[in-house]
Amino acid sequence: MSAPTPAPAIWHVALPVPVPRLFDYRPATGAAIAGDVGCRVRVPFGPRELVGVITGTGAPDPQAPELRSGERLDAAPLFQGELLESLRWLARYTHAPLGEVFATALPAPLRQGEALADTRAWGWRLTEAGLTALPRLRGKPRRLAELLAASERSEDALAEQLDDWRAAARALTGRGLVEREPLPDTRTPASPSAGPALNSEQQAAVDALLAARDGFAPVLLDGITGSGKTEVYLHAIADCLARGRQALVLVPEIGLTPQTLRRFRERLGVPVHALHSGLGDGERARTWAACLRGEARVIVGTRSAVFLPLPRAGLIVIDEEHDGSFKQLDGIRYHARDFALVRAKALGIPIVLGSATPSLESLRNAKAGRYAHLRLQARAGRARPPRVRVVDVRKRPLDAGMSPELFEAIAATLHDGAQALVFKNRRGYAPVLLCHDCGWSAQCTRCDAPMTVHAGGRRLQCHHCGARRPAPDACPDCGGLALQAQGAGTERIEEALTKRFPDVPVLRIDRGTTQRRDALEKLLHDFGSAPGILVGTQMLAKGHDLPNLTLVAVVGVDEGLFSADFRAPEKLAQLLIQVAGRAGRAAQPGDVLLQTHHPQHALLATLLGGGYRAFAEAELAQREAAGFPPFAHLALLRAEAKQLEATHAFLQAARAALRDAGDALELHGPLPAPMPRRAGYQRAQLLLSAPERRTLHAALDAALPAIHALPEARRVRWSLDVDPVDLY
DNA sequence: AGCACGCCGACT
DNA sequence: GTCGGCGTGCTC
Repeated sequence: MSAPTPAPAIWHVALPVPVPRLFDYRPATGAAIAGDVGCRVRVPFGPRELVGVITGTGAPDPQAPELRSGERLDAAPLFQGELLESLRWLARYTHAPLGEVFATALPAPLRQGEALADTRAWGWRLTEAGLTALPRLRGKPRRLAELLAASERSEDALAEQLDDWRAAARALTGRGLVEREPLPDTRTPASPSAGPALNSEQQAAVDALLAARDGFAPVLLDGITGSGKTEVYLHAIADCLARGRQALVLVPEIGLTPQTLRRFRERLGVPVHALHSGLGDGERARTWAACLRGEARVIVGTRSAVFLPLPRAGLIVIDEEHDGSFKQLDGIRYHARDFALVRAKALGIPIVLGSATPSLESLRNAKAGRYAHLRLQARAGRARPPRVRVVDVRKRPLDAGMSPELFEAIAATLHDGAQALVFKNRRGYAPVLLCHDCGWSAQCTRCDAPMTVHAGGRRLQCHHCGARRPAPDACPDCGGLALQAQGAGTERIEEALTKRFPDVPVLRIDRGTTQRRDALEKLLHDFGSAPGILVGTQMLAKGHDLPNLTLVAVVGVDEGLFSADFRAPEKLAQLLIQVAGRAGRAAQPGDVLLQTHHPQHALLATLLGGGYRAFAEAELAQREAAGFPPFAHLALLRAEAKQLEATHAFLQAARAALRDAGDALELHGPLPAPMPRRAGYQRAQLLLSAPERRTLHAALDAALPAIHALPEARRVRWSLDVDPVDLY
């Protein structure tokens, strides 16, 4: 005979601590009820206070000591239904503590226990006393009072009509002359404006999306640069809005430009919420709250927007789905694209993955029939694709890594009144400072990496830990004066081009010149469309229409051809296609020059002969033969410590625990990380590989409690990365 | 992760 | 004689 189940009296709480366990508390007031699940609580935890999330209720464990009590912060759950279940899934999948997953999903103010932000529209009106006092007022307060005397006004309207109105309003509020009050909800229906007519491929894609809108439907929208993927998104989103549903659009970090937002706003005719790292905490929290209340109808955001609550979800779009910035590299190492797929499935809605160069994972899923595969192969309203030419630079005299052919092509482009882009995926002046007498090179003292020469040769900088110091005048080893900057970064290329083409502007675009989000747009705007030369890194590979750009030259293709990383060929191919897509958007077709010492390389031959599709086929075959993703599933256990022995002892012990947990698992390591020393820490890693995803997760589930408990674990900083993108 | 407790070197 | 270094242990 079992005793009757006691009424739930306690909360199970997930806390943002790296302990894979829940903690129990009793409510300070009232009873613990099932409806509390998903609400935040403020609880004492050792000597401090934390904000956690209630994940369940239960009876107190008779074995446990007296429980401490916590205070519930929310009247209604922040996490419920689909989002709550999806986050539980993410915690299991990443093998991370649930409390840390919840914390990652919340904007900072909510994480710290602040109340859910107010999202009502507010207005101001003049009081009786204000009307009486109006003639005696002067300056800004007078102007504000006059505006309000005419009619009550919304804060948005005031912001347009009077600078600094808040200061005046505060002063008048203190004297009881004006009052703030919520405005009635005046949500207007969407008033979309028509875009360009769709071509038949676009129309077919839109039709397919609309036909699938009533359930989970993953769609790979595989469309070449300039084929008009965004138009397809916009039509699908407009349909979603017309049905009263919310649409979420995820874009890569550098894809969220003011132009993109403007285009969405104008075309959809509703407010579009942006969510990106440049926003303040308050704004992020307001967007989160607006999503939770179903008020935000279209959200365009980067990676972290995948955590927004979507109670009325209708569609998710992942633009540039192959982009590496969707994977978070620290903390909870989630992949926003993959998590979005999980959410779309749970929500029962379509999800569009768009790219001109789809990831091999997504292509494989499309080929296996798991995703619908829609293709856009025509450049919307455009002429021909660019002409691509491989320039063999073997034995050619190079200036800052550039060949005579490249300079000739630039000269011809400028002569035609057009612009050229020189692309080099390495910033700074030169990658290495070398002593020609003794072979010494400048190394970072805290990392196993050479320091990059910056500021025209006057400064050294480590791109891995940020260390900076002046470049020496003489070799520290032999005292010789034969120090030479080896190789060429964007700075040095800019210098050489300025010297050769003194009559046109040369603009360098990289992380060094564009710290702020809007800096890129301003620089490009000022650059205009007159003849000139752009020099840049990755940042210039996409976005930002450059209508007068007709020549793209890629310098340093070779660095990507021979990398140890198994994803390097994929990344290089995507980069070349994306960069080439920048040329020839104007009336005249563009030219692309690829400089290489390996003109016969299979990757280049395949890519040029058959395009990205052919490359992807060949590369997938290689991955299958080598047992790499998507034909195997990986996880990487990383560890770092001041002493190398500590990292090895930990990884060795972890390896033993994993070996006991599953013999279908392949274990490689402990291996030194590709950069074995970084910022003074010795780094090593253990690679786990399994042919089936479930094998990998079963082994991790079995072994992780033991790994957490290892005495060696306390002497290192360690982390687990499921589906790592970079194997370091 | 924090934060406290706890045992060994250079300072008022 | 104390202030403080970071090893190690715990958090309902």
